[in-house]
Amino acid sequence: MTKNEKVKYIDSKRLAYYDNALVWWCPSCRTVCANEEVLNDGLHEKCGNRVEKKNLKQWMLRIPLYAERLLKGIDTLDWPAGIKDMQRNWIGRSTGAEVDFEIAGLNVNLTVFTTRPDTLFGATYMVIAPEHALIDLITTSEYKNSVNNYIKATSLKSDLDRTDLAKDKTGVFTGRYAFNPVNKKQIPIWVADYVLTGYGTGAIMAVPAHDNRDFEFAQKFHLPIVCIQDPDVTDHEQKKRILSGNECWTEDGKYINSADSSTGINLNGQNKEAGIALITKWLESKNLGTSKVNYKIRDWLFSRQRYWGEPFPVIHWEDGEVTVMNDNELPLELPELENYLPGESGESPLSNSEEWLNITDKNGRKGRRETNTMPQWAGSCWYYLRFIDPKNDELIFNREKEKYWMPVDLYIGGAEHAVLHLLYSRFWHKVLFDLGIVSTDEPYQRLFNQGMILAFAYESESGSRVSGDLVEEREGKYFHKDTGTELKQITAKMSKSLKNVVNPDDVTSKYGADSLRLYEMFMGPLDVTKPWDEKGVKGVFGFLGRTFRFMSNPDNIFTGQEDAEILKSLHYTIKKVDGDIENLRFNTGISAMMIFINLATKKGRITSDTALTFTKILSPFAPHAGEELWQILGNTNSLSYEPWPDFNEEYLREDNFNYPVSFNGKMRFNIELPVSLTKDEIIKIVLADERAQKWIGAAKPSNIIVVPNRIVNIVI
RNA sequence: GCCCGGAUGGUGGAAUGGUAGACACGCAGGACUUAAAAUCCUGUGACCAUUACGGUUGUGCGGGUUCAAGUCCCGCUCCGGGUACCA
Repeated sequence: MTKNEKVKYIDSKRLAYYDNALVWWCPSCRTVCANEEVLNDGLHEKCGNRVEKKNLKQWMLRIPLYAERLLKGIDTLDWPAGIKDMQRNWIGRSTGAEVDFEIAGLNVNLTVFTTRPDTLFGATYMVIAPEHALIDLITTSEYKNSVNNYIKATSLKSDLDRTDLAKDKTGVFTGRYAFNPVNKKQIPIWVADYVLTGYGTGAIMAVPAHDNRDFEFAQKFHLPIVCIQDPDVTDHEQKKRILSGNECWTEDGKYINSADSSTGINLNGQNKEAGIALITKWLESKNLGTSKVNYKIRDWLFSRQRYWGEPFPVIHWEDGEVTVMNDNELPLELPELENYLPGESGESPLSNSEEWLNITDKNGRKGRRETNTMPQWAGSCWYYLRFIDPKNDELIFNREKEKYWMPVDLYIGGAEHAVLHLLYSRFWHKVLFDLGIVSTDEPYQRLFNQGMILAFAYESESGSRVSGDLVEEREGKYFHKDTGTELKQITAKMSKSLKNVVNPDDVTSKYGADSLRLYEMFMGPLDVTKPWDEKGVKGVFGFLGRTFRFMSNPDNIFTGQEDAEILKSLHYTIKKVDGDIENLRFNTGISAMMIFINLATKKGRITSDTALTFTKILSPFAPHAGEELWQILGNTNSLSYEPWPDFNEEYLREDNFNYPVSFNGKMRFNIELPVSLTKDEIIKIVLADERAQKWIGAAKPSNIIVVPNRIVNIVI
């Protein structure tokens, strides 16, 4: 091996490599970005502007090497199903086979990836991506012009156009044929941009009878369509259309037209599973193909043209060698700059600092530092590990501490990180695990997505949005201030253009931080998207006020024996809040506290023990009010060090249960009965009740269901 | 197109298959006040009654299972999110 070959080989095995790549470039941010950062409409996740493709030398991380591990690990996580699905889809595992097609007149094979090798008999043509490496070789001289023109036209299209025009397929013939390995038939090779260069081998076999895209293409360019699966339809006309290649059949069916005496293969009559197994075995035995797993996930573009970002400790030398700085030369720090903005050139602002940039080694060899910096994900990929031991200046963290704290028990964050931070950091963590640096295979055991808080916005009859400052409310209805037309209240994301942004500072100055906090928890379930409503803040503000006024008034607090009903309610509240905190159901916990305060207010007084206990359960929700009440109630220390109160089941025990009595499932009246009664006793008492007699009348109950401490249902 | 969620009063939302609408907002009426704000009390799904702690109906739509369905099953509709020539 030459030195260059060696470097190339080693680079091909590295997780990180430096290469020319067609990458996403955001002209507004003047930086490149990762696939994961491009939204589905071609906009940059960070700034919302359109991104374009650019060929640049960049750092890449081989996340696909971990695709299988990242996929398998998902099953072990206690994460929302939606996020798990999104990661699975992004990784995009599909199983199939790579099949070699011999190109006529050339001593070269064209390899395709297919998930359905069993449909080889239906492959009537092939398509390669315009960027395919063999395109020049394959194209015959007669077709050079049209193919070159097509390649040029495609390259001018932005990626967005390429997918936008998805409905109307384009393509040209290369003039070349390949042999279908199952029947040795010659099939034409086409170029079309509906085949993508980055997935599989960048070439496909087309089975137009059973694939919509291929069907559409074959119809447009009059390519043969051979049906090889017996369609399971009752409509005779439809069946005829499918069998004659005039309609696409994408469901499964028993094979037909799938045998060839020269190759000796016969799939006819088999089902899909058997067919795939048979053909794969045959392909492998003839050395024509292998089973293969493919992933959608691509290498992760890991450099940006920003000033703020970790610099790569890498030097590019004048002789072409690229070296990594020694450990004792680290950390590499960013230089002070006059101008921090990226230039037009596509190079990072670090290239402006001559002093920092240029370097000479002890042999006088000149070098240049890497000017790209790492993306923000670099920090978020391991911050949770550093948090374990942030002041350690010897090691990333102390191993014992890492063992104690990891994995993260509960991670609360937004769903927008599904295939960004949450995928990236899992990848880093697995690499660190393989290196023996961390002790767990996964970083975040339980993930919880909090819902987005929306705000009210206003919409006119025609559906156009009206800015919040142009709206006035009259008698519960909304009107346009200028035109006076009635508007519809809707909920929408907070945005500057809709002028519906709620500033937490304003809420805090008006109602206090406790109210803000409490309302956010009271609005509804944590994981649900819901609108901010200032009226709701008033509600919890009122609750805090009532609580504070009642508890801080010495006339309401006494020492002695607590009222039984209060005691029961207090212990019920402790139990409820306790469980609700554990399950992140803050809204119902707060509701329980409101019920307690309503009762206490009604009764007029509580013991100081009760007051102190209630203050403890209130304080995680309203820490300011909690702390202040704690001191008003006579303490000098801080409430934050108090242990969480226990509830006592004794106080929760009921002697009676108020049975709902139903007739045919319809609740008619309640009857309070001791919990100690047997079913028969209950039935006896209920039937004797005159209200029951009213509903039964002359009829005779055919069945009576008694569920202890729950319900009585009389079936007539 | 495909994959996930979701749909309950005027509003946000409660409800281990067992009393639908807890709690809160809003609204209505009342108390306090010269008045307002604040606070407190009462009522509040809809409909029919109002002689009654009265009846009917009701959890997006259509079916089903069950003594009993907002909850489970089947088939839809609409809304939100993700993803898409991935072979």
